[in-house]
Amino acid sequence: MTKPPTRIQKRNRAAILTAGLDVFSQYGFRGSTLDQIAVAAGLSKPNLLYYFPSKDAIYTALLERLLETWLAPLQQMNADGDPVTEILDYTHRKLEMSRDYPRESRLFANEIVQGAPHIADHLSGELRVLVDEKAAVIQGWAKAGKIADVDAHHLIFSIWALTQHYADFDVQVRAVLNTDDPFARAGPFLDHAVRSILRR
Amino acid sequence: MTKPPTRIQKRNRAAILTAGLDVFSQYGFRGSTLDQIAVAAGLSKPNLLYYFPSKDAIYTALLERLLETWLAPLQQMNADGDPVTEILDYTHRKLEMSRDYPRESRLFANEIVQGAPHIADHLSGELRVLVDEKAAVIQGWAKAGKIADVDAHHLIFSIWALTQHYADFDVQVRAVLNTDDPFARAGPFLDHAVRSILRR
DNA sequence: GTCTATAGTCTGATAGAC
DNA sequence: GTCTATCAGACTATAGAC
Repeated sequence: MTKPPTRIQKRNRAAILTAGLDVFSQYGFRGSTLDQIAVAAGLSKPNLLYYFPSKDAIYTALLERLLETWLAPLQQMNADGDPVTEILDYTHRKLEMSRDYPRESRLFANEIVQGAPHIADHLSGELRVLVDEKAAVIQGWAKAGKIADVDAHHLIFSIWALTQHYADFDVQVRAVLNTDDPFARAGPFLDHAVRSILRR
Repeated sequence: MTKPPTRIQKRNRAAILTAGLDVFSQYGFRGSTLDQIAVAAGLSKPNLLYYFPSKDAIYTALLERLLETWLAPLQQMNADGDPVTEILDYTHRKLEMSRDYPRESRLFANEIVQGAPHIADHLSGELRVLVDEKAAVIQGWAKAGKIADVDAHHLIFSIWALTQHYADFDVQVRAVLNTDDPFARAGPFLDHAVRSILRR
């Protein structure tokens, strides 16, 4: 029988998660310190650990919460819709997430580049199930001749790669382009790219 | 007047750099420890610091050395060659690097995702100059009608994203595919993808 | 060149007053 | 619920013997 959280508890837990997202997404799990998170959350270090039992708990809570947000765009892909439209809309949703939630993208990028020690189970579990399901849908479209005969899994990988690149490698993109809005031209380019890949 | 390195110096410096690549590519700069690197190199920690003055020096030496390796595939792109062939060959070279040098790819990925604190200058310097040069070549091909009228910079980004994804997000790709050789199908898919994007 | 020992600092986490 | 004080361990780096 856990008591319902008070307003102050809600506020502080939210502040910690926001601060954790800021710090962990920039420095990775091991590169981040409780001190940094505490300062960012406006709390003392012991007070931080009053709300979460450990550094790992904050990080895990963040990842778990983000996982559903991260899978949502793919879940929305509708098997009964128009194939090209569905895949393009998915691409657009993913690019929007890179633009609007770059910290979340980098949090996952850090985690996965370093071998996904905290979410390996989720990758071969929920993620794999979802991807297999949607890949089957895409494969069906391909077999029916509605789109080009592409490998559905690698098509999904390519959409991840193309869209997340703009969040995860943001500093590189900006350094090369010297622009303050890389997404302005990324959108039309990705639209052309995905359309081309799907064309029969 | 620095003396030439002895055989033992060469061997140990090389061992340290290899060990550093192993460790830094897996845990990032802050997540790695001198202990890990020393063990991997078969040296004691103080002995490690006899060859390199600091942890930072090992890391920086690795990045500097890798930068040229990393730029080479793009440098090879020949303005006088056949456009589609040149761009496809570049894609193949980049995919080969992801397959044969995944640690190097992840070392850069870690560095850039975390804001490129050690190589920011190189990104807006050498890298930017090279990309601008090659983008101009591609833009020329597009204007001449030899390939589709794509944004050359974003085409280059997309080739980076598509190929590096298989090295940097290797665990995710393997978790979803449950295969021991993701590159087998990645090659043909990327070939189709890039060909399609370039088709007029 | 390589080692043991250790200095000095940082970090995650806890104890206990208020 | 929040704080000060602090512990134990890990970390980078150095000193000095061999």
